[in-house]
Amino acid sequence: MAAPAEKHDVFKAIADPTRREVLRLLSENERPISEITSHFSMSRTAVTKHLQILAEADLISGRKEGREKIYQLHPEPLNEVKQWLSYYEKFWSNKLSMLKNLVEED
Amino acid sequence: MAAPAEKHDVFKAIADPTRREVLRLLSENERPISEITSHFSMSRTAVTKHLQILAEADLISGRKEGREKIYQLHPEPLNEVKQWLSYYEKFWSNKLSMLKNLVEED
DNA sequence: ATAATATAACACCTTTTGGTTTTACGTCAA
DNA sequence: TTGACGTAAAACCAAAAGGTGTTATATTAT
Repeated sequence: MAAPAEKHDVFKAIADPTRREVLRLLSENERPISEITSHFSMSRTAVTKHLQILAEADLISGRKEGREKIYQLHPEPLNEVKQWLSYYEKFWSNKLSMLKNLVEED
Repeated sequence: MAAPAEKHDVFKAIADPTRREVLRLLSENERPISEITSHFSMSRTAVTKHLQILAEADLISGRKEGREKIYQLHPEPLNEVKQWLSYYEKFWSNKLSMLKNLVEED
């Protein structure tokens, strides 16, 4: 039970450059919406929508502190992308993946 | 010069589940459009559009062979995603990234 | 109490996405 | 050469994405 409601998957969430930049900002520090908005040339309303999409993918969460809402990063869902990617590593030449294949095969 | 025309970035390309499934199919074998289409419950035209988006991100390419167009995987652009992800690995606990941090810090 | 601040909630608009159907064009086989 | 096959191209459509501005609500400072 308790369906996780994950309306937006992480792949869609990171598809947008603005949202990737938000993640980078929050990787430095948790920040209130107004401060996040100040880094972009779009309205606070637009930024809020991006924040909601990121939150629905569980990549960030916000807590209310006084009149501010402070968002922080939760990078764990990126693990899904990492795992998806790992499948393809064996298809492009790369020192690390070649090493891995050497170990895994045989 | 010779601007690479990369109209669709790889993040957008992999955001769609259908396109990720196409990549998986092509990782097994190069395939003509009709065969790719047979794996989905949508029109060939729709699949072709997904193929174009993947091709614009340089993730696949198609060659014409007789009356068929055969697509094959080129996973190299996924490296951009891998590199982007690697920045965030230090933020979630993971045995490998913990080891890496141990080596890098101090 | 009042005014400024920070966010939330709406209503609205435009562009892109993801899909359809229809028509046309090469290619191959009979 | 006639027809079937595989694709390409175009017109069209609904819904989602990405943005705007306005209004409302809660909180803090004066």
